[in-house]
Amino acid sequence: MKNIELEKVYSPKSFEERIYNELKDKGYYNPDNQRDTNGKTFTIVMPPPNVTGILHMGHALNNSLQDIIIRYKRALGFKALWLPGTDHAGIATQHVVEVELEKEGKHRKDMTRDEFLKKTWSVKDRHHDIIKKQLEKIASSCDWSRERFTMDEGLSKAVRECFVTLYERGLIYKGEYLVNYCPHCGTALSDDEVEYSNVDSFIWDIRYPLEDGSGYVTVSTTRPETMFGDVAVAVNPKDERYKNLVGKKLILPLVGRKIEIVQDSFVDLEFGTGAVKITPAHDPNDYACAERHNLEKINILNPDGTLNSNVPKEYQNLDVESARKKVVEELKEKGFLISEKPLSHEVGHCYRCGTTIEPYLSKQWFVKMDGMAQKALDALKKGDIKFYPEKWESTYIHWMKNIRPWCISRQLWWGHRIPAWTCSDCGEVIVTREDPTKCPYCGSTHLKQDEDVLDTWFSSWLWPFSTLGWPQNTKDLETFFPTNALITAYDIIFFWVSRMIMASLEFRGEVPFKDIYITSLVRDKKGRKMSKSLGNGIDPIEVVNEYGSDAMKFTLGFMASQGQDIQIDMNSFKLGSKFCNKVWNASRYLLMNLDGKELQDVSKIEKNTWSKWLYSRLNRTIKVMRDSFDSYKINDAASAIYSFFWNDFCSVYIERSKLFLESSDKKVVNETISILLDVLHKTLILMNPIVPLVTEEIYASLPNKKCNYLIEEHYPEADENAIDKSAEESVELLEKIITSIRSLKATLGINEGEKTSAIISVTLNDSARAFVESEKEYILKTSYLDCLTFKDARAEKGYVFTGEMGYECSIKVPSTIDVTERVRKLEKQKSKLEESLDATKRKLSNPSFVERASSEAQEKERGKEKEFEEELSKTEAALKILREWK
RNA sequence: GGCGAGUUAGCUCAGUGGGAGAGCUGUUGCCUUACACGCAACUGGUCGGGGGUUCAAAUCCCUCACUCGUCACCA
Repeated sequence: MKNIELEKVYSPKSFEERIYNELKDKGYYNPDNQRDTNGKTFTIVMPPPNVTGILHMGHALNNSLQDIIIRYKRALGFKALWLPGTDHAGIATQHVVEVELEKEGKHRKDMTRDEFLKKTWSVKDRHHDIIKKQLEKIASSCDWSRERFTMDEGLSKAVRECFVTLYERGLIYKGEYLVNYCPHCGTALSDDEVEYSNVDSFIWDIRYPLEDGSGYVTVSTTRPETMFGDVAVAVNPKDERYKNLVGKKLILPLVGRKIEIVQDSFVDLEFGTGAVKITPAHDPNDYACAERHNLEKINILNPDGTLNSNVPKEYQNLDVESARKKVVEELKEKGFLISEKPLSHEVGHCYRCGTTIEPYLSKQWFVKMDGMAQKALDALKKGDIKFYPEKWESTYIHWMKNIRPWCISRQLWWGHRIPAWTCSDCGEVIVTREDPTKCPYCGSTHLKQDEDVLDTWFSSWLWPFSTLGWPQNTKDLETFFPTNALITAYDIIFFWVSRMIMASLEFRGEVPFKDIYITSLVRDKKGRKMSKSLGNGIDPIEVVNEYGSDAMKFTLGFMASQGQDIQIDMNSFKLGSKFCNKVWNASRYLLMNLDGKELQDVSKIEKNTWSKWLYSRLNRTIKVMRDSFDSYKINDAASAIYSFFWNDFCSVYIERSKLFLESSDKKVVNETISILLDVLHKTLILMNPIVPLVTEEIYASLPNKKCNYLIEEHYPEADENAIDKSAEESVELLEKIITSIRSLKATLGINEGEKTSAIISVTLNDSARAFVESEKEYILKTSYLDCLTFKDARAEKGYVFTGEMGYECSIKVPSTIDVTERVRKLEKQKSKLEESLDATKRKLSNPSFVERASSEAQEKERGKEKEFEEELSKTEAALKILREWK
């Protein structure tokens, strides 16, 4: 073989983009082209990022984990599809466009709907290119040929089919309800889109006079401006204070309207005055109360959040804040206000723009969810779906059991327009798969389509099958559905995961995926969620520019333990970077040592203890990695390969192999390089899912590669027969001896490189001793000794020794050397041993232990006792010698 | 307030009934011809507090404290 030169420095910039694109262009990410298949499919649909969003660390984590899993499954021979796409994100995208318009001094309302949509599509296209480039930059091996967008033609058809079917099944209806309304965005929001946060405000006590002039009732409120919509005051039926007032009427201050006093048990006796003003159109509780008591609902707000014509003239068109001030002023002036106390309470805000949410009475479209939720609960009970980690099951169950109707209409322009028409002549509502041209009831052509669009989640809840072609019965749908795994963060279990399961059960009669891997959230080093407003986000693209996508993927995989949020900063990514660098350099070293050597068939080589040990460790690692990936414990897989590659392969085997490679025996040299290359080849495949690009780049230079690209290689199988405990023990013993000598020299203040002589006595069994004695040259080299003898170590004068179970090492030192540090260390060791021995002895002499502990435990304990005693006596002997040193 | 999770080395986290672990950081010494993103040796821990179960608890149970998440409420 000839030497192969890798670049001297590991620089991901020089190959990552090239390799990613090359494999993409050659179609390796498309399952249709996959050669190594076991006939089964493995599908992941990518949670579609908002098309106008910027890729943040959460996406990077999510997509890295999906990439790792899909690459692993691909290597196992599954026909692996990772389907990418983006979400039209109704409110968010419309918001982005409106901000752009604002900069141009324009407003949405100044243009026609079509003009606005045209503009939005162009903004969408621009942003789509950005987010796609970002996903490519982090080397996502998804099949771009199948990329979808929630508003493309196929998916829009799916949405239409879904809406009409649910309508026909009686699950979609229009109703007047109190919805969460964002005055800024001008649209209703679902309950889940409202974010609560604490706001410092006041609570006001207001006096409502009795109609008969016999006094007044005091109510407490945080929203005095809504009093214009008051229709009653409620008290608890058990409340003795108000017993005799029931049935009487009150005069609403500032308005003069008469309102009733009603009894309702929802009123808390302890809170405030125990009397609550009822404003059905602007408070969910009051709404429910009004329903129970058949009270009128007076809406006092315009859609833009200002007060409407149901309030006194001087208040009309004021916004809520100003109206509140004015009401308080007037109440104070007229003597109705009793007190004003500061109060901090939770107020709902729009999750997009942060505006205070108004409960608002309006006509909206809803989906009945309880039936679907029950089926989704059953699916979990039957084991059709499984959460990783399991704890998220309870979250899922809780939400499903407390499900409410889903408000699906949004007063936006960007989105799927609701396929419902009203006939202007007969008033009938028409919901059909094709746009109607005339009214099927009266034949009129005066039809008007509903102005609203659907909630964005109404398209994404169909994602696992709409992306594969549903409602058409496509080949993809048949092949890849149901999908296998969903990998997403826990903050959208409600929004998305649960609804996808319901939709799939409703329309496909089966679950959309089996495994649900809920990833951690990424936080900053202070534990805060990364967000734009805090400015604490780390841009994944910057990470890739600085360290490379492999380094990022490895780091995230290494840190992503199940169920634990991960806290990172820019420095965290050094972990992955260092690992890649190590892999690069080890490979570079092996490839620069090929000259004149011949590649042997590894299966025919008779293995020595070292290579038995290496293959034993390798096969253990393969097993751990497979088990870990199979159960989505990616961090376990990452640490297993990290430890094997760095410690076992590089630090031990490669170091030892340097001597083998210097051998004059050509057979030894050829066999050694063959084993080195074989293990390198296997480890590159093993780690490929976590560091796909650097392994691919190195693979291209391997003289023993089997395919054109690493991505075509089959994942290694663990060979149980290669596990060799005896070889493992021998090598571990030898490594311990070397460490002991180095450590002894260090504590005596002898420089590592300073030569000295040593004596080793090994008291272990014959084969271990024979192995250690046969490794004399290696010990001399790695411990910097000039002379090594195997005999009883304690007999010699002028030697300091260290002893552990099974062996003792002594090294010769000049009498002038300072042994204080060594004495201190031994004393520490001695007291620790005494403690351990004591504990063990106590255990063994405890009658209960002897009586009840398993025989294995007792056996082990006796072994420990013997071990501790031996070590202790050696330590004491060593101390005695050192104390008599001078 | 309900539910859930967490509390292990300076930092980030593994470890689920039998001798406290990793990576990073830190200290000391090394540019030993693959790697200074390296090598070697080492420092560092009443496993949040208290109680219980057990022969044996970081690990199981109870309780308290703090942190986080989530749902609900807040007139």
